[in-house]
Amino acid sequence: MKVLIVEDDPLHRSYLHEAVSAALPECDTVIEAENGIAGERLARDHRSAHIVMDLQMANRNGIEAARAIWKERPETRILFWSNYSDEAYVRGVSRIVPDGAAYGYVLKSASDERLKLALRSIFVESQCVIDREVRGLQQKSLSHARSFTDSEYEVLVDIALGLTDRAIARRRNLSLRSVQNRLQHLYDKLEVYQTTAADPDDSRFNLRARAVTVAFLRKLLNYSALERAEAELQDWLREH
Amino acid sequence: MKVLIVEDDPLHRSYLHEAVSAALPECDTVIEAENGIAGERLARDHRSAHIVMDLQMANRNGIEAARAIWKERPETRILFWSNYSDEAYVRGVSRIVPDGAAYGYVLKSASDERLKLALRSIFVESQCVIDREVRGLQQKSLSHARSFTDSEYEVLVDIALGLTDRAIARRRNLSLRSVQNRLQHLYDKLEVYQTTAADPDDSRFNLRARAVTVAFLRKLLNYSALERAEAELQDWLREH
DNA sequence: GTGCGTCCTGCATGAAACCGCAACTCGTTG
DNA sequence: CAACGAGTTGCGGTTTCATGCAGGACGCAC
Repeated sequence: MKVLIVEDDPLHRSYLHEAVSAALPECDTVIEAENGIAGERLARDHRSAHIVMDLQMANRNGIEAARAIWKERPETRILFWSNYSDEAYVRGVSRIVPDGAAYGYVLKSASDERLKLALRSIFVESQCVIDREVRGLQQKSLSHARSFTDSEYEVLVDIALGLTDRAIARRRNLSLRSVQNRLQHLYDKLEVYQTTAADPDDSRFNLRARAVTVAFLRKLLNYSALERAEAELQDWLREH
Repeated sequence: MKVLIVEDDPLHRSYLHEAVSAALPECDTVIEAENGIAGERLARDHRSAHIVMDLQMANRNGIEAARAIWKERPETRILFWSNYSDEAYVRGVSRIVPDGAAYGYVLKSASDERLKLALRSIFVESQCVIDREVRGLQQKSLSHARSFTDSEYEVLVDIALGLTDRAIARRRNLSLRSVQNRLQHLYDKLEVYQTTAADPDDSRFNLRARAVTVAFLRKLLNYSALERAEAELQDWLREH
């Protein structure tokens, strides 16, 4: 068995290397990449079917890389190993997992034991292993109450990118009013209001901007999600 | 000599521990904290005058912790050890360094050698050591051209928080028009325009929101800066 | 089918935001 | 002192946002 490690922090990389060797005696080769681009290339060259991937990397993040890799070979098994359980990451990963693929999501704060178990479960047993904390988010994200529908998340991203209502309408093939409707729902769910409860007369918040801030603070959005969305936006702009 | 290490990642923490022991034979005690709060407490209890501090920590980030520590004992020497050289961090650190304090800013990507040199320079020689990459940012941030004045940065933060022009005016004791003026300057410097160069007729961007996005993408803002700004805002809101 | 809920859409209005024009205040420089 | 530049402020006009009201389309359950 060959395992590819994609991780930009050298300390974490060597820790992973050791963990992989210890957990998987059947693994004879460990390859390392220090960013998403190199990871994609190595995955292609070596046809590696077993990958441990960091999410947050400077050059090209783990979600991008995983998407590209799964596009070529959907049966690839990927264990995401991340510092954070931001909803933005969880959403990002869920969005790209191919049907029936075996994958995992383990936090870096997990114990050695947990990491090794996850490695064996995914790479040997083809089981999905999702950290319980992440799992919680996923389910909250599915359950109807208090969560965001895809369309609400979509407008959230669009206003975060700085698009006008009109531009969003064109991009998503909607009427202006529908876009504004979705924004209403978004504001409701994020619980942003123009005025404070204390003094309903002075409006303090620009809802559109405030919604983005709140989403950031709640980790519905993060830098890497923004980066991805911006890249997609630029593509769309080119096509007009 | 006693050294306090404040760092949330266990791997990095033990790496630092070793580096400190190797670089500073005169150091007899190394204390560790895994977040900003514990760090502050230990700094107070042990009166530690030598601290190595991570910036990005979940519970309370390094800038907050450093500010609190320096407030009590401005002669404390702090070496910031960070993954990133975001302008938001650099600005945040510069803002809180007491006059004449010895401090340092070293990136985690620096070599062992560089880290050890920095440790000795700051803790033994009381020299300031700033990573050259960070230094570049600092100077760009001071040089007039292409950079942001404090007042422009201030409005940037305010719109990022989602305040209305009127609210910003009240908060900063300005007229509405002045706030809008600063916003104009901000938009100019961030090079955000409503329309694309290609087709000046269709306006696509909400300048206010777009400015925030661009600032994020350029790392003028980041999560921790937002978090800090939000806390200050909440304080101000309470006082009205 | 009828009724209900959810989503899309048009029209309309008051409040913000964007921005050009112009006057006024300072501190710096010649 | 006069000239200049940078930053503030007021006025006014146009555009975009936020949001209530209401009519229509679609799917699901009874």
